[in-house]
Amino acid sequence: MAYDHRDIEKKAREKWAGLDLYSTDLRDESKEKYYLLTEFPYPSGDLHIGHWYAFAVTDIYARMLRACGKNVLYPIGFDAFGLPAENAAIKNGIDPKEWTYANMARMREQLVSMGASFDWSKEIVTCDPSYYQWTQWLFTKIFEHGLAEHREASVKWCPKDQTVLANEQVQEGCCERCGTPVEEKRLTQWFLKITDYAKRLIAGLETLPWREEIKEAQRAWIGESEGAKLRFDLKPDSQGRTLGSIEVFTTRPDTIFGATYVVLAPEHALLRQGFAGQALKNQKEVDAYIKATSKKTERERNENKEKTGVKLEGVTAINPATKEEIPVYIADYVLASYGTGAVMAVPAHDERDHEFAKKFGLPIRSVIKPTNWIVYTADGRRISIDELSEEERQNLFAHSPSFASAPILNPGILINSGEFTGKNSEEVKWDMVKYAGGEKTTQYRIRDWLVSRQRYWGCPIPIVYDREGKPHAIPSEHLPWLLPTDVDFKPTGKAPLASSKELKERVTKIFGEGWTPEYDTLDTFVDSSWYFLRYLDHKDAHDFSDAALMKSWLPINRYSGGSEHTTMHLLYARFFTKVLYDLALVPVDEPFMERFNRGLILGPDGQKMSKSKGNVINPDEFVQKYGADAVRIYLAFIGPYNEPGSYPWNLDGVASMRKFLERITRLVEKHAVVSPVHTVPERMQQMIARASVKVAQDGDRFKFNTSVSALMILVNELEVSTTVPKTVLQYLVIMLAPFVPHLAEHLWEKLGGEGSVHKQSWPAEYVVTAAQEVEVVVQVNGKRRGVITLATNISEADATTAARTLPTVSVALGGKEPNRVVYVAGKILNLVV
RNA sequence: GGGCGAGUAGCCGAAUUGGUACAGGCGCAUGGCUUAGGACCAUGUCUCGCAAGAGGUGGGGGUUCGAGUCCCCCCUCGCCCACCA
Repeated sequence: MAYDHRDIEKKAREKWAGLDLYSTDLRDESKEKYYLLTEFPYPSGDLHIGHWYAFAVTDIYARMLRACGKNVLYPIGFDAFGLPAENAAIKNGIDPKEWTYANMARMREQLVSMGASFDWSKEIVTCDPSYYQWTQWLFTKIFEHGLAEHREASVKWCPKDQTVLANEQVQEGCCERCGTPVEEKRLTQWFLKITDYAKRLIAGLETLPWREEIKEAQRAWIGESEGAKLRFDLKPDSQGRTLGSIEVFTTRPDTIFGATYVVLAPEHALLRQGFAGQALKNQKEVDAYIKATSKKTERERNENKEKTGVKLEGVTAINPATKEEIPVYIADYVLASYGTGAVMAVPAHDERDHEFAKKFGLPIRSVIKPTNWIVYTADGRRISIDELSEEERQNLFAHSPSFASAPILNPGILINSGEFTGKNSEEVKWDMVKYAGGEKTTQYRIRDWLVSRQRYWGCPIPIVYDREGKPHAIPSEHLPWLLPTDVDFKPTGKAPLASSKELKERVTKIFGEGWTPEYDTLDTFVDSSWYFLRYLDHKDAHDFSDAALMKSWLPINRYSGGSEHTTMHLLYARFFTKVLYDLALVPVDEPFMERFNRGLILGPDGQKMSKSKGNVINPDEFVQKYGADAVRIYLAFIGPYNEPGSYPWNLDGVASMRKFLERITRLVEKHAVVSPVHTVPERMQQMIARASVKVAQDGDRFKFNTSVSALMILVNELEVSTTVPKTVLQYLVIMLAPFVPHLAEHLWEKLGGEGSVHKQSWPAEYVVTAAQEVEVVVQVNGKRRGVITLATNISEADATTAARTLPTVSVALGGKEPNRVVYVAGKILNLVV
């Protein structure tokens, strides 16, 4: 064994513990600041390979930045509230707090053992009252500014976890945590009004140099649609009493003349209010449909796309454009939570409406004629549909099933549309809105952020209710509003805090008889929406952070994390920052300058790791056998870290890195003793200079795979040299240090280096000098015909003359004169004949 | 169904702006050193060809002196969203 990694890694960590290498002085103005953030972990217990990938590789960059002279803030903490602790409590009878703190203790040790250079002096823990006091304080500020609302709405409910979920936490109709199909419930809950910020959340993306796919995913999630609100009045009943009106949202107001019925979501408010206090003629049938819908899970509602619905007998709407009386339906294909919860149905120009109309035998009226449609006539000619006569067109529609059965979705020329007939639908769209008495609006797909959770292990919502049930923010002098401990955790569908006697007594004592507490806790995503602000001033008991430090350290330079947070945490954190910016609490309105989503480590079989597939890699095995350093550098080498790709774990990968490290150790041992310090030959200066630039540049791009490759090339080059000066070896070790911090420390000592290798500067003594001569590829007509070595400053004419002396070139030219020469200095010379 | 991204050797992957396609590694092969080695060292490793050379980045077309890179069509895979009016 060339080196004993257990001994080396242990000794290195002991050495660092005595040196306090990574406590960042936030007020040091002498160096350029760099705030490098990596998503803080949930204390689940053990570090799996994903944790290693997240923390070890980002750590490499933190170390590189320090070596390059930056004042680096690289903090860590724990996102410590959450369901697993509570589930463990229910299952094993352990206190969630104990469970969480025990896990954190274990994970701290593991994080240290991977050689991560976190600044532990600034650690935050979201379940600690000193932290959640400020989560609560910020919530009260948001509440006071009207951006937190307590209101009744249809919400997603997970029957297994017995709690509501945010829209973002529902995936394919199932609970993001446990996979149980979610249900819809009508509940009064707390919402943060993220929809008020939808426009700015989209606009803000423009200013960020993020990967386009991340921005696009956020834009799609926010889902901006421009359209109109139109009012369909209901026809008064036989006694002349008004029945009100139905407001719809549409992106296609140009099709208003084709609206032949109106559809309400089964949860629509009108159905609860009733129609002038009168029962519908088929009230029973309608009620049964509403009830059946409410029983369905979201998944059931989506899976069966066969259209269902019921006509509201006795209610008639009036199309505001045609003034026609049209029927009103309820159907579950219309969602209560989008737009106004009602649509005008235009079966001729919308697929869903078309399907529904066919099933219920409703009139389908075309109001748009497509333009520039290329069709094939019976005799095989290709012509535009515009060139057909009306008769031919009708004939085509009658005989072509696709024309007859499919709605026309594109805009075109209006037909059957009163005074708008013959006009271009896109051009007169907004005039038609005016004509129909509607107004232009923008609708967003994103829903307000539901933050109430009927669970125990979370931040208590800092709200109390007065005798009338009106919510009030808990004044700051009573914060932190402590999570009670006399609580029954068992999920019953009611918030566990409701079982706390202490909490009720606390409220009575402070606010008076008749006042009641809020029993729900906050979604843990609220805790993590501002944690990066707290690192700057993690102990402050008087403020959530430090204004001066926020000014000098924000925005965060680079944020590294997982792509699963693109439309959750990342969106929430941006929203929070914008709100706090508006409240003049933070100095920036975008928190993260750069964002990098790392990829996924797959099992050796190329499949996603899972216990059931038996392809789970346990990092500890590899750490024990080959050392933390070998695992670190393998993870750096496995693939580019700047794109969310997925990389299969190569079972020989860590071993091969270990071999590389052993070769380095032998190289250092061989030359450290025999070669005294002497001048570094030009050739080696160039080797070091090239590696230094390449490793650092690729590190900046989060392409550690090619950084490692550059180090391998350097080692390969040095291995074949008979003598290697100590200076060169020291530079090599300094460049290795971010990747293999323990071994580098050991080798640094072997080389007689002073202090710690992690205090050394990145090699910058040598610069890559421009070569005097360079190899240029010679092409004839774009085909490679040879290579010549030319002075870098040679003229095109001289280069051409030189190239033509090559036999292969003169053969290829065949005696002809080139009529064009393309010369890219230092790269290529192309003779075109 | 919609959106986004990606397809380069047996495998992971290199190739800043269009400029020598396959760097680095894994695996494999041959040889050396060894009692032995799953250790170490050396050499080789896209295809055809003795060679000169020719072909080659999912398939087909195009732009260009020159295309992995840009444009159009198609195929496959991955991720996200999914009755959003």
